[in-house]
This record gives sequence, structure tokens and C-alpha cells, in this order.
Amino acid sequence: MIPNAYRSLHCNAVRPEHIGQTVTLCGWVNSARDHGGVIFIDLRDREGLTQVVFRPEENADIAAQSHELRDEDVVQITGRVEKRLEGTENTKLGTGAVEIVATVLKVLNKSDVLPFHLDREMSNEDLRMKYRYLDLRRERMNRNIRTRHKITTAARNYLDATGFIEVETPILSNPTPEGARDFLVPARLSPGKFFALPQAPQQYKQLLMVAGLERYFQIARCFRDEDLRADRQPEFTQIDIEASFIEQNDIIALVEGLLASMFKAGQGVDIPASFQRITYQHAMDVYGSDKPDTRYGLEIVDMADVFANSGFKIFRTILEGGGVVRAINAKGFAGITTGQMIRLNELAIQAGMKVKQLAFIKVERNAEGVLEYKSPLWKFFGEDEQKALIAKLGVEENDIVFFYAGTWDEACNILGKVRLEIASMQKLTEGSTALNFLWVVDFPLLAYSPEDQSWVAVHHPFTRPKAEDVPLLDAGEYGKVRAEAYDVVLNGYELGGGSIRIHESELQAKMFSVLGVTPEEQELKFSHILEAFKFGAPPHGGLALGLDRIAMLVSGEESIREVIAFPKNNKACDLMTDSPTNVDFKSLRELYVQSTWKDKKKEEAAAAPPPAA
RNA sequence: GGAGCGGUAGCUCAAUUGGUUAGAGCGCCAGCCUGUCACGUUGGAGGUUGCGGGUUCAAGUCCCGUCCGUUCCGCCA
Repeated sequence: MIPNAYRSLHCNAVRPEHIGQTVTLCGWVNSARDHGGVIFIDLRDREGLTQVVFRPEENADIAAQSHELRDEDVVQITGRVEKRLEGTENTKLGTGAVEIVATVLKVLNKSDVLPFHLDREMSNEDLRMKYRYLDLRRERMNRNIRTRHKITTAARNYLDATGFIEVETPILSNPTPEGARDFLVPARLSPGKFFALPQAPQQYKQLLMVAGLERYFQIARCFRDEDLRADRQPEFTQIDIEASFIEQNDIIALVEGLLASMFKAGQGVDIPASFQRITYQHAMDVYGSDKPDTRYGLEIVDMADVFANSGFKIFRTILEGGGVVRAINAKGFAGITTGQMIRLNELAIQAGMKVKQLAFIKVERNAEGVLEYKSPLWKFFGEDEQKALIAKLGVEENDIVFFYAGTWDEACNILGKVRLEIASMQKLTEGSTALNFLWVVDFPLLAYSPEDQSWVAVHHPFTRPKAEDVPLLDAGEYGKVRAEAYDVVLNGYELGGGSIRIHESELQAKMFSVLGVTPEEQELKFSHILEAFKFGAPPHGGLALGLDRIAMLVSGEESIREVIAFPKNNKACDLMTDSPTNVDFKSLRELYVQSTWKDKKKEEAAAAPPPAA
């Protein structure tokens, strides 16, 4: 801290070396302990606490004044640094060996009683958000915001040191045809037209590659008008990266180094120099998720070989029909409660399970000490099958095995969700400090959307198909084409994703065609990028990291709201400023905009017959 | 759009099977207290049990509706 007219030291900077010196501190009254005679004040600023003591015999006026101090008053205190009396040192404070004997007390601003305690955790989220500026005064929030600053700074420094140039791209840009819902902004000077806030600076950063910048980054605010979650806000921040003349391995190495610098800065930990890589196919097969949490096992096991010739007709028929039979062995979870069982089945049904309950085998020892395989289907298995099953899944006493038989998609989705829920029920990650980074690679390029009855881009339409899979694309085998796309995952959270892009105009046009974007639409919406690719676009690729999620995980939080200064609530509202808000007719008229929204109650009242006279 | 959980004093929570005047801790206000650090101590104030309706002799508690918060599903290239 640079001393100025207000203060000479921070409240956490007073040390025995200052004994005898006169110092001036500013801050908030953290607590006042009034002993009738002597009074102690803990003075707090953002760095910490210092105890200030007022003694009537030293300065009667100031001591009398100090009786009036209340929590959160803002004060300036000048005083002499003294060694604390023998036996009254406070080892909990960095400044606990000393105290300030006040000689001057200036109340800079009185405070009303706060609506909540700053030194205790709150459960009332509305109140926290309404008084977010007070919530942020709390030590935990202060630490989170500063941690975020540290990792952001580390990222900037790392990228700068590796030759990346920070460029700001427009916030007012164009709507995107696919993907998330856009936030729209009426364009007053182009009546009837609209900007959209960017979901990501995707096209701009690719155009910066065409511009020859070679290495670009941006700490970019992005906007998506979709429903919120603990890890999703309508506006969020990405560390957006793009580079030319690079391939997947280069991006992966770069991001591993970048994340290492961020975790070092934020948490002081050294993470592995390189992360495990698994294919999308493997991730889905084994974890039923493209962002697997590998801090625990509970792996999904394919049981095709065990049941290929099973006497249990249902499994055999499904296998013969091209389906899969898969199982999860929940070690030591035979004590599952009825309620938990119901919950798992509900979850599985919601995820698309076609039957009413998950098949299971529960292994427990009975009163006679004999291992029992409690299961609705155990009796249908032959002895060989039973043995093979036990061996394959490593089944032991107190385990419970869950089965799903059906299509590959169903099995992945259902068992993936069951896996997460069991881990949560078994509290497998409680207290864990593990940081399981991994890359998921070889994503499919396209997925069929039954809803739209068309193929859609799994990543985005600028993603490059793998060179060896281009023939599949030409042959119309769209579902088999893999992309040069990669996601980085930590403990079940997608931290970021990216791809090598298409840089040739023809391939990009072909991709649009596959996605059902007509030549007319291509001309209308993407002519700039298709044209740009004709003027010597270099091979390029990149990635974007979710800064909020990284900050959340570094801070050990479970919601990104805890690392965003002024987040939105579940309904995307800010309770502090009460935004969004109504605007008056005149403002709308200037924009040539009219709302069609009708209040439900008013509508009903209008529809109701008039009261009898 | 759907499901779960929650809403009781300023805050954090309690209140048995539906049954007395809805309690506690912290905070607040006032008094006492010269070495505390979550100071102590004495006293006091503070409640439309989110809101509306219903069942009942009786509702914080049961039922219906609604609002708010939160988590998840859908959604999020």
C-alpha cells in the first residue's frame, strides 16, 4: 500500500517493528468491546484486522468518543503502536502481537445496523443479493474476488509471455443462427434491425487469424439467454484463445501450461504438466458423460461377452438387436435405502429408461454367514454367467450392481446419471482435494437432432472434421465423422473446449450445406467469413476456457455466483438493482419496439365478464 | 415448461399427534463493567409464521392456489 493523507499502513501490516511509531489506519469497525473503562476496537480493512485500544487515562475525550462506535462505522485512527501486554497477544491475528493506542479518532461515516452478520454464513440468498455490496465485505467473498483477480492476471501474463495479443471484439454483433438463444439489442439508427450480444467471439477471432495476428486472446464477456444453473449465468467470462499454424497438440500443451499458471497463482498448487486424454467414445462408454468426474471409479462395464448367449432372454434379445447391456458395480453400497433406490429409479426414468426399475444384484451375507445374491434376475443366469459376471465386475460382499439394457445412447445417458447420483449418495468426493484434469478428444462432428430433423454441429459449424474422416463426410455417413475438437475437463466440470477450424471456403460451405444452411442463408449470414477464407486464411484453431468455473473450482466453491461480483439469480434478475426493468413508452418508440407482454392477472380481468351493475 | 427442497423475530434456527401467551442463540436498545478479542453481565424492545383461500371447536403444523429463493431435468452450437 502506498501511504497517503488518509493512512500510513494497512490494517494487516502493523507489526512489532512498528512499535513506538505513530501510524494512521482507516477501515471499518469490525467489533467493539466496551469494558466501561478501556475499549477495544477491531479495525478492519480489506487486508485484515488491527486491535485499537482506547484508554480513558490516556485521552479521556477520545475514549468517551469511542463509546459511540458501532459495527461497520468507517473511521480513521491515528495512534502509537505498542506491544500488547504480556499474555494478551492474539495468535489468531497477524497483527496480534501489537495494538494501536489511539490518539486521534475521526469518524468518516457512521453505519446503520447491517441487515445480516458479516462473520457468519448466510442461507438467505435474496438478502445476500439485495445487499451484495455488504455480502462482498465478508472475508470469504473478498477472498474469492481476489482469487479471481489473481488467476485472471496469471492467465494474461502467461498468454502475453507466449506471444498472444489481447484484442477486444464487438459486444454489439449479429445473432447466431444456431446454438443458444441470443440477447437482442434494438438498433435505433437502423430501424427495425437488431444487434445480438455475442455468445462467444467465435467468428471475430477466426477473422483475426485471417488478419494475420497469429496469436489472439481475450478475457471476453459472453452472453446466452438460456436458463441458469449453479455453474451457468446469462453473462459469463471466457478466456478466448485462437492461434494460427497450430494443431491440436499445440493447443493442448498451451492450455495445460495456462491452467498450471492459473492454479499456481490461485491455489498455490502444482498440477500435472500434462493431462490424461480420453476419446469421446471412451468417455461415454465408461462414464456415460463427455465431462467425466474421474475422482471415483463406478465405471460402466460392458457386459456383452457375459450375456451374449444368456438364458436370460431379455438381455440376449437386446444384444442380438444391436443394443448393449451395461452395469455399474457400486462398491459397498448394498446398504442403499429404499428412498435412495426410488430416487435412482426416478432419475433413470427421467433419463429415458424404458422399464420401471433398474435391474440390480445386491450382495449381502445372511444370518448363517452365507453370501446371498439378492436380485430379481439372478435366478435367470446360468452358473457360468454368474461366475463371469462376478469376475468381470469384481463383485464382493456389500456391493450392489445396477444394469441397463437398451440402446447405446440410453445406456450412456442413464448409467451416466446413475453413476453421478450414486457417487453423490455415497459422498465419494466429500473432502476431496483431488484435481482430475483430463482432455476429451475425438468428438463427433455432427449429431442428428430428431427435434429439428436435421444434422447439427456438436461443437460449432466452424469445427474441422478429422482429415481421415472427410471421406465419410463425402459419403454422407455424418454420424461417423470425428472432429478436430477437444474439451478440457476438471472433476466433472467442462472447463473449456475448442477445435481446429475449417480455413477453406469450400469445406466451410460444404459444412453449412450438411447443416442445412441454404446457399442463400450462407450468403446472407456468413458471406463475410466465407469470403475471408478466400483471401489466404491460415490454418488455425483455438479454445475458450470458462473463467468463472475455473475461479469457482480454485476457490472451492460450488456455484459460480460465489466468484462473480454481481451475479444474476435463478430468474436472471439482479435483486440489488432490480434489473431488468420496465422502460417507458417513449424509449421503446425511439427504438421502434413494442412489447407484446401482457400481465396474466390483467389479462384474466379483461377476459372476465364485467360485474353486474 | 417440469420435478425436488426451503420460506417462522434483523440474522441462524426450534416448535411433539393440529392444542396454553410461537421459543432459543446471535444482533439491536438501555444500564453496569479498565485487558478484551465471538468480552462479560442485568434488563428491554422486537412476530400479519411469504401471500390468499379452505378444512377444523382449534392451523406455523393438514388441503388448494400463488409468490419468492435454491437445486436438478428440459434447454445451454
